[in-house]
Amino acid sequence: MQIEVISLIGIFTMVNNQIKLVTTTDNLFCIKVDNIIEKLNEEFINKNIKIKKMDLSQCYTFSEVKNNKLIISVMHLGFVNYNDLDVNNFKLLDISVLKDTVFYSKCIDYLKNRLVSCVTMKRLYPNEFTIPEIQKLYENVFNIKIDRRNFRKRLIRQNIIEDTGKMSLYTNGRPAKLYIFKDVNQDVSLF
Amino acid sequence: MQIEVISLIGIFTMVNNQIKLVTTTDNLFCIKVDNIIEKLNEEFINKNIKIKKMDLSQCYTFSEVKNNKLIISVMHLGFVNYNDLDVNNFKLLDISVLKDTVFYSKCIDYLKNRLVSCVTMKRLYPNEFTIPEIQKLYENVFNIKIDRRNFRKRLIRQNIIEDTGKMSLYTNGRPAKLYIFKDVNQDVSLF
DNA sequence: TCAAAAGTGTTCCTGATACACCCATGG
DNA sequence: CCATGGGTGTATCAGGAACACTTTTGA
Repeated sequence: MQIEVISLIGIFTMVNNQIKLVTTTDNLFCIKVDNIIEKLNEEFINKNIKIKKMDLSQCYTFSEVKNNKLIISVMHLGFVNYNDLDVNNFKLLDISVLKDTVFYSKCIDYLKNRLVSCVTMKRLYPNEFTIPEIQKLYENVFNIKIDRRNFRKRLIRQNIIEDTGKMSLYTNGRPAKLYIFKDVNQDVSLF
Repeated sequence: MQIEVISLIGIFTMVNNQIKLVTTTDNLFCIKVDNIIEKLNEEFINKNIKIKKMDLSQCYTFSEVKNNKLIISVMHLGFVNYNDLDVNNFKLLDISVLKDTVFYSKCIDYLKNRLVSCVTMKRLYPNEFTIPEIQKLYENVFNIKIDRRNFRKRLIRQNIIEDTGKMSLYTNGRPAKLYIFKDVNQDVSLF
């Protein structure tokens, strides 16, 4: 049977507290593999996404037979900051576009694992954010309800966010304090 | 460049509280891939290891160029109970034989993750065991010291082991109680 | 009778959970 | 002035860590 190896790259970003898939088609990026996969991926990122500090994590390798051809797909996923992205070049799609693919559950696992990492979060929120913002993000991704006061306490106790003294604007109720993520050496789980 | 896809299978077992790699060579099992990988793996297990209930976990996919050929290796790992194994057919090697390979660190991660799962442990210890045995296993794998009394308390609190009323024989000091793992529906982390 | 290894119980402390209450904004 | 959402503080409880003491064996 003829074999084809493909590298799949999924890149996620955050816009308005919504996780989006960065793509040009309606799916992950696909690269025909004819060399070391990590090398091809790096070249692809440099050429098409033009972003430094893009660390991809290998998530899963799928194999399927299609048209009498064996297709091996190695999937890598990563995060970018929205502001580093040349938005005109890409579509930003809801992850639900992957819902009917075999990739979906692995992507969700990846998001759940990575969104609690303070390194990832600092990349997604390089500037000011409010604690309720982060809380809502987690409530969406994990599909749970979290107590506002306990969430705040836990986040602050980790000692990785810093009060800027500023307040959020244009809110419904009371404005929220604006925080920024500190620079950290080691990764800390926020949740 | 010519491409070759290989399925690597690593099978671990426990003999005398020592984790061993089950193999016929001095390395993981290697299968040339010409079909769906999961299917090939299952066939291989049925034919060569002859063990039911062998669930392999996909751990990593390596790519390398060798003799001007691109080699993609998809690694799956799993556990078997020593008594289910026809020992004459296999070598049982220390994991350190993999120390100089790229597979090693992924194998160690796998062991660390799986040895705290009560489902895995019930497979490795289907019969009687003592709590100090399990403790020593963990101390070796994680390379840490654990307080005997706290370890016991935690293990018992999980409610997944059962006192058999029997005692261990031929010990140095005081004999240890013999326990068995209960049948459990959901997986519980023992540590 | 002593060393070695197991088993039992206690204390202390941190972190998770569940709340009641107050504050700042827009309408 | 009130609804909405954000911020502060307190009480309670479970689980982890540290540790003193006792028990059972073999030598």
